[in-house]
Amino acid sequence: MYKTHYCGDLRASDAGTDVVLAGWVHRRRDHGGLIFIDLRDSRGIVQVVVNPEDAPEAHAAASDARGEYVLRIAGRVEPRRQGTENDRIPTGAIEVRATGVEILNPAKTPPFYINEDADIDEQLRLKYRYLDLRRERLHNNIVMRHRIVAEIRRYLTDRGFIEIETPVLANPTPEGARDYIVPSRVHPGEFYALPQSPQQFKQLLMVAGFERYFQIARCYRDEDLRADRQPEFTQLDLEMSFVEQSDIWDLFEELYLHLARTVRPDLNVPSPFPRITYADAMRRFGSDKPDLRYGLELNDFTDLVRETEFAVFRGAADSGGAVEGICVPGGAEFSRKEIDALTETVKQLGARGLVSIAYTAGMEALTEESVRSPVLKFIGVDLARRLGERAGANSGDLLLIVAGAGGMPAKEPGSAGRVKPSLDALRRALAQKLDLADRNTLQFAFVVDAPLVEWNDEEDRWDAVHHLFTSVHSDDLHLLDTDPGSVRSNAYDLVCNGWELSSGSIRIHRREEQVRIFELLGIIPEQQQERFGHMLEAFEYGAPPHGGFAPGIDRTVAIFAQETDIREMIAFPKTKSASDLMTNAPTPVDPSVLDVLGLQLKPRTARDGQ
RNA sequence: GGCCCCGUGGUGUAGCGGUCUAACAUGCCACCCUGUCACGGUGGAGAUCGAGGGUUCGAAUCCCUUCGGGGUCGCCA
Repeated sequence: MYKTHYCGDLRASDAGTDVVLAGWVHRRRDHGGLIFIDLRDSRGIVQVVVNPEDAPEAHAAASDARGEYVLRIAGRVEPRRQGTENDRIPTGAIEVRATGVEILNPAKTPPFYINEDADIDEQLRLKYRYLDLRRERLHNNIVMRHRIVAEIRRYLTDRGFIEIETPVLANPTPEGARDYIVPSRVHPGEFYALPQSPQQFKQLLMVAGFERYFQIARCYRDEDLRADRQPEFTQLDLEMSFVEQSDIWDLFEELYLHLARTVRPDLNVPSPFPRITYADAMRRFGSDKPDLRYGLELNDFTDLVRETEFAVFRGAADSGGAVEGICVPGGAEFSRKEIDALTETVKQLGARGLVSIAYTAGMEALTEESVRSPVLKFIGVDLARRLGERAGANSGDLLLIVAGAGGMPAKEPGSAGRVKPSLDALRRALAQKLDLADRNTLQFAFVVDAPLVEWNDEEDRWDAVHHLFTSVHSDDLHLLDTDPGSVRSNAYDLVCNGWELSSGSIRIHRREEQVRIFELLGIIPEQQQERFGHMLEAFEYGAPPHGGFAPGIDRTVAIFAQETDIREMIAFPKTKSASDLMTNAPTPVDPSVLDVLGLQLKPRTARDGQ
């Protein structure tokens, strides 16, 4: 072994011990005579003192050392002199008096600082990811990730879950995200797809009788990326037989509370986790993953504005659209510029504009002089008062209202379908502006009773909201034929602080129910057989009732590490354009490789023309 | 695919039409320094401003294109 101890492990109790350490030069302080070296290894940092009088050769080597040089140092652990202790580091009570210093490997000056937490260009960080990972912040993140995954495995194993691997070379998913495709050499012209999730396999494991399965599974989706999305990501995939929704919620609430206690006991994690319906989440917050750390709830004003002469409001109400808004406590003081910025926020989400009404008196005493609004002359004091009353406004508050017209595609700018997303964005912008979200709180919640299907305008059909194996809420079975859009499913999410952490559902386990859903989704019998024949058949061999959940590991650890970007939790992440700046993946392959696979590339221009 | 932001010594920034023969901090190099811990002191090297084109007497600064990175909407069963 190169070393007898880890730098970061040494304590006052080790005083008097002879040690051999190996690590990197974190910092060097050369006093001409004495040289101090902060030596870093995977466990932490310790100060080494090299005195030319008691180790001239060691001193010479220490003189040559520079930042990030790899050193082996022999010496004795000694208590620091009175007054030179450093209580900012765990090893600060002691230091290592060097008797020998050996340079194991020199190092070029790194392209960025390893020893401080500065903001570095992402591009550079990704190119030299192995150096970025040396920095304390990422190092700690990766360690925390391990601790969480280890706890998950232990927790589930203790409860009788079995970890089972499923194939990475699988079949394409006909719906949902774009697949990553892998050509088959043995079957020219045929392809595997990398799994978007192990969905079908885990259900088949339930049919196989394991009852409690989990897996830390890599998943692949070829879609555009975000701060919380990578082309390959990890999920805790879990499935249980003979359970109801609340069994799964209870299991995961306990798991997440356990994780919080284990890795972040300092954070405030309110429990029990609220269970709110999808409909309530949308109505109150305009989002299916609301941040529940603050209020700023939405108010529906549509019924109040039918009589107004203000065309924007009335037009929206009359056309079956929506007029909704948020009351901002103390917001009456916002400047024109501030409101303009908020207007820009909602416009980017498809709102036509933002109507503001500032109140400088209570609703009971409201006059023309105590309402400030660009539209006051259209709506009048009376409507301003009724809107304020509905929203619970007080003197000094500001009402911000978005109107959207009905009768047009939901994703069209200015449509009623844009009102909720606009107000969701507005709500989050306001919370940030007013600093309403307590950084040290993790407010988890289950969002339940999600819709079964949603209408796809482009394809002119119903699409599954969760996935096509999701079972129907028993109260809504009668609506399946008449009003599919309002059918609830047994699907649920776990959300936290505005993040969607997990999705799951109770699955269909009977063939006839599955076929009925396939029919609703416009999958004809021939396709059912071709794509899902194995599932339908499996359901005929005694499939148990079952359901599951699949939290994103990257997002989960990001939440606990208080990072806003999952790239900070992944050792080797990809850029927004799904490339790896360190290894340069993806790359073209040699024509002979394509040849073996029976593939031929189209010229670039031909592909662009499609 | 749309919209938005960014790209200046190794790193982080400033400069936003002539005063830029590009500034500051830090890092780097050399010398001095025996108790520092973001050690200190003195001196020095180091970028033609992502790339290409254009406007102009003159461009890091304005315009266009392009590449790369990021944010966001669409998309993500």
